[in-house]
Amino acid sequence: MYPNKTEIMEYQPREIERKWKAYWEEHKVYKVTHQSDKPKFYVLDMFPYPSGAGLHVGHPLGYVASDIYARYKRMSGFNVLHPMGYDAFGLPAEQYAISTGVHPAKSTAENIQRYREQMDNLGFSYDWDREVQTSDPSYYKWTQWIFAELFAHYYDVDQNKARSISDLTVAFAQAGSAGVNAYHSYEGQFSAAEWNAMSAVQKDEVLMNYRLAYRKASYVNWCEALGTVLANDEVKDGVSERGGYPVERRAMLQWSLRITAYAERLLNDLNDIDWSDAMKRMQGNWIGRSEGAQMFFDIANSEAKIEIFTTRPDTIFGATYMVLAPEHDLVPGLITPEQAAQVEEYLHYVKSRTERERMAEVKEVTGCFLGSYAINPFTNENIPIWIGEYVLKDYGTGAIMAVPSDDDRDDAFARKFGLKIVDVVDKSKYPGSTRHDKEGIIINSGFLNGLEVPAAIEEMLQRIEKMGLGKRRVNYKLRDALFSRQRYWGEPFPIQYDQEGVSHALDTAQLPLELPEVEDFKPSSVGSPLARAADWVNLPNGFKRETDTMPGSAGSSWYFLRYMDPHNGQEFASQEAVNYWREVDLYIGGTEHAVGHLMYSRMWHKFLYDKGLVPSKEPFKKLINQGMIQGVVESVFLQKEKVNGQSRFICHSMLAEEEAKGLSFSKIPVLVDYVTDYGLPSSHLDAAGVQKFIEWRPDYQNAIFEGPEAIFQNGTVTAKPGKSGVLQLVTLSEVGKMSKSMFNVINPDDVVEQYGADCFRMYEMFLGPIEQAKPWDTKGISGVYNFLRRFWALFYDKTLTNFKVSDEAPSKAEYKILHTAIKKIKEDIERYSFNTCVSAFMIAVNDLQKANCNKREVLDALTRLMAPFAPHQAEELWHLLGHDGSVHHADFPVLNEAFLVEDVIEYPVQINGKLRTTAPFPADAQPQTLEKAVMEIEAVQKWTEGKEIKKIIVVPKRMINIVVVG
RNA sequence: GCCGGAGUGGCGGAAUUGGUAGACGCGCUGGAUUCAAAAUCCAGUAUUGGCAACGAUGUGUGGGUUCGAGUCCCACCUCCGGUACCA
Repeated sequence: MYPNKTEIMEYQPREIERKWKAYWEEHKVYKVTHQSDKPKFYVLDMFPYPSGAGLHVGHPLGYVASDIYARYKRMSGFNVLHPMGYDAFGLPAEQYAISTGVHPAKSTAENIQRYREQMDNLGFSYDWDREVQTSDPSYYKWTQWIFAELFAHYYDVDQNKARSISDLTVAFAQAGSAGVNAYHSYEGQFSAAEWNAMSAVQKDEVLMNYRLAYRKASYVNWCEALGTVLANDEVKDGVSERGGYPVERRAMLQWSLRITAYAERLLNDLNDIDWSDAMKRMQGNWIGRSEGAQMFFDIANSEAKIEIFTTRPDTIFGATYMVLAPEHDLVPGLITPEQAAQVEEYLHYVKSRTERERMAEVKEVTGCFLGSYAINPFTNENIPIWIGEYVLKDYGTGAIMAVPSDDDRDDAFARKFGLKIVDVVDKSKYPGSTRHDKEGIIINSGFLNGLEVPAAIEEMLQRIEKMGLGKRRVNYKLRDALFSRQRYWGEPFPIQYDQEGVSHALDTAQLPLELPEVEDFKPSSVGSPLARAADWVNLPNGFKRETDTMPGSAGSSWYFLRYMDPHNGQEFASQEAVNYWREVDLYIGGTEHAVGHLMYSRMWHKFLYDKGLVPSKEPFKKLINQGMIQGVVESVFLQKEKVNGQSRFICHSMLAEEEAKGLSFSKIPVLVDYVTDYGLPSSHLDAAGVQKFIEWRPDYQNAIFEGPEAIFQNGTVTAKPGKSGVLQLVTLSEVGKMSKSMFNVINPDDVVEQYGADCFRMYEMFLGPIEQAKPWDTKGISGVYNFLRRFWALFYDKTLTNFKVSDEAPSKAEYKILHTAIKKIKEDIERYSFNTCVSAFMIAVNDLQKANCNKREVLDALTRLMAPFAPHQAEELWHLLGHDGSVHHADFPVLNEAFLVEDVIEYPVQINGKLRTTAPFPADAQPQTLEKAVMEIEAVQKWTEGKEIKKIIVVPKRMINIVVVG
C-alpha cells in the first residue's frame, strides 16, 4: 500500500521558496555595511532599464551568475556588496508619454515595481536597502554635481590630470594661452593682455574650448515633419521610423564631454584590468590611437589653410587631391561660382545620409569638386579640393590629403572621378603586402626615393617640423561624447545663462535642479520640451536655464559608486565608504555595452580619481560579458493586397507556391503564446490560436486564414475540397532579439510558477557558458527539475515519508564523490563556468544515489555547496539537518585532496596518434617502465607487427603514443 | 564597410595548458514496474560497415604546422553584438 499522498515529502519548491524568502527579508540576511573586519568583495550587475515589457528570461542570466558568485564569496569569508537598481531615465518612457499622456515618472515607477517583483521571485541576495534609481532627484543631484565639476575643470597635459578652471584663468591672466599646457580645442593663441581685455562673453567662449564639459555645435538627426531630433535607432533608411518622414543632419549648439582628454589613460590603463582580450581590443580600437603628422596645406588664392592629419606623411608626393568633410567650416569659402549649383545639390544629398550609411557605403563612392585648389607643399602642384561623404567632420580634422595609390578609398574615389594617381610606394619586394601595411620602397618622391617606408615616415616628419608645415601628433579615433538631448525624461543640466549668454553652473546647495512639470512631452518649436516650462526656464534675475537634458549614459556612468553609500545627502558617497569598497571586483553585463557605457564610466571614474575622491584608477576590475538570450520570432504571412476587401493570411508552407503566382506577402510577428509547438519547425497556429490572434489584433477579425487543408474566417473552419479540414498555419520561426516589438518575451515568472526559482536559476546556468548567446528554450528544464528532486530524495527514505540521514562515517568512495564535486564546483565557480558546475552536481547526486548514501557529513557539505545555486532548497535542507541560522552564512566546504588520490590510471594507448586501446598502469609508474610495459599489450603488438618503432611518447598520467613507420 | 565574438550528435552543450571528441542534460529506442497510464528505475543512443570482435569517417569549408589539432597558423563561408542619440 502506498502512503497517503499528503504524507509524502516530495520536493515542493513553491512552499519552500515562499517560506525562505520571507525569512531572509525578516532577518535581513543580505544586509551589508562597510564596518567589517572581513575583506571586501563587490559584485555588480549592469542595472536594467525598466521597460514596459517587464523583465524577460534573458535579464536574469547575468543576475543569477553574479548572485551565485556573490553567495560563494560570502560563504568564503568575504564581506560582499551586491546591490541592484534601475537605469530609469530613457527614451521609451518618453515615447510612451507622448503617445499616451502618462507621465514618464508614473510609467517608470510602475515598471520598476514590476521588475522588483520579478527579481524578488528569483531569490537574489541583493541588499535592497541600497537600491538606486537614476531618475530620483536625490540620485541625480549627484549626477548634476559631477557634471558641474566637469564643467569647472580642464585637463592639464603636464600633470596628466584634471584641474580647476580657476587655475587656468589665473595662468591666462599671467601668461596668456602659452601659460599652460592644457588639452583644448581653441584655435590660435592669446597673450595675458589679450585675455585680460576680453569681455565675459569672450572669456566664456574661450573657456568652452578647455572645459571637460563644454558646449559646441554638433550634428543631430533633425526631422522637420516631427519637429524633433531623432535617435539613430529611430531612423531607418534615411527616414523616420515612425511616419517615414525625411531626416537631415543639422548642427545645433550642444553639450559635450571632453573624453578625448583621457584617451591615453583610457588606453593604457586597460593593461591593469582583468577584462577579456576581446573587450580590451574593442575598447582599444574604439579609442583608435595613431601616430602621424598634423600639417597644413595652403590654398591657392586664399589666406586660409587646410589642416589635415596623416599617419603616412611618406606618401605626400602622391597626394593628388584633398577631400574635406561636407560640413567642414572652410567649405563655403572654397566653392567657386561654376561649381556652386553642383555643390549645393551634393550637400543636400549628404544631409539626408546618416553617419552610419556614410561609413558603411563603400561600393558607391560619392563626392563633389569645390572648384578651388590647394597646394601640395612638396610637389608644389595645385591639387583639387573635393568634398566627399566618406570624410567625417568629427574624425580627426575633418579633412584628408588623398593618396589614391596608397589608400583603398582614395583610390576608388580617384578612379570614379578621374583624378590623377601617382605611385609612391613600390611593394614589389613585399609580395602579399596590402595598402594597410607600412612596407615598401618610396618612389616618385624626390628626396625620399629609395627609402623604406618606416624610414621615409621619420624623414618626412623631421622635414615637416623643420619647414614649419606641421608637427608630429597623436590622433585618436575616439570623439568627444555628445551629451545633450532635446528630451524631457533626463537629468536637467545644472547650467544657467546670464543676460549676455555666459554659462554658469549651479552650486551644490542649489542641487538637485528638478525636472519641471510640463503638460506636454512633445518636442517644442525650440527643440527641447523643457523650453515650454517658461516659469522654470526664465529666472527672476533674468537668467535662463539650459533646456536640454542629459543622455541615458549620464546616470549610469557613476551608479556603482552610489551603491557604496546610497542615502548620503552631503556627498555622492562618503570617503569612508568609498575607501572601503574601492572598486567593483566583478562586473557582469552584456557585450552591447562594450564601448559606450564602459568607456564613459571609466572616464567619470578617472575624473573623480583626479579630484582625489575615489582611490582606484579603474572602476571595474574584472568584467564578464554575458551572452544575450535570444527569442524565437514566430510570423505568419499577410497578403499585401486584400482579397474581396478582406485581409488574407497564409501558412508558411504555402508561401513559395503563392509567391510563384505573383502575389506578395509581408511577415507579421505573432504573440508566441498563441503558437503551438513554439520554437520548433512544426510551430503553427491552430483554430484556437487563430481565434486568440484575432482577439489580440481586432483589425484582422474578419480576415481569411488559409492553411493547406482548411480555411478559417469569422470563427468558422471550412475544409478545402477533398482535404481533412484540419486548420494548421505553420509559422516561420527565426532566432532574434527577445523584445516586446517581436512579441516573443518570455516572463521568468511563468517558468518559476511551474518549476520554482531554484530550478529556473540552475537551468539558466545549465543552458551553456555565460558568455555565449543562445536562444531560449525550455526543452531541457525537466532534467534540472529531476535533479533537484533526486537531490532532495537523498535526505529521505525510499517512500519519501521520513527525513532520514545517517550519522555513520562516510566510506572512502563516498568521500571521493563529495570531494570530486567540491573541487570541480569551486574551480568552476572561480572561472565563471556555471554550466559545468550544474553537471558536476548531477554527477555527484547520481553517484550518491547509486551508492545509497545518506551520510550526514556528505549531505551537510553538499547542501552548503548547493546553497549559491539553489538558495531556497539548500536553506530548507539546512534547517531539516538541524542547523539554526541561514545556510548562506555557513562556510563553503573545504576541499581535501587526499580523498582524490588515484592508485591506478587507465592510460589511452595510441599508435601514430590514433587511439587503439587503453591499459591500466600504476599512477606512479615511470615513463621507461611504461614504454616497456605498453609493448606487452596484445593490441599494441597487433598494430606494430612488422613495423619500425620510431619512438614512444609518454605523457605521465595522460597518455602513451607509439610512433611507427612502414 | 569597420571592430569584436561564435560555429562540435536529432537538440543545449563538455573537453581548463596541443594529449581518450561527444561529460552532463533533453529527446529517442528497448526493457522493468502497472489492469492501464503518469511517475520512477535499468540498458542503449555521433555517422557508417559488420551477428560480433573490430574497422573506417567525424568538431562550418579549404589548406598548413605537429608523434598527436575541436584547441595553434593561413584563407574563406554563415550567424550574432557594436558602430558614437535604444538601453
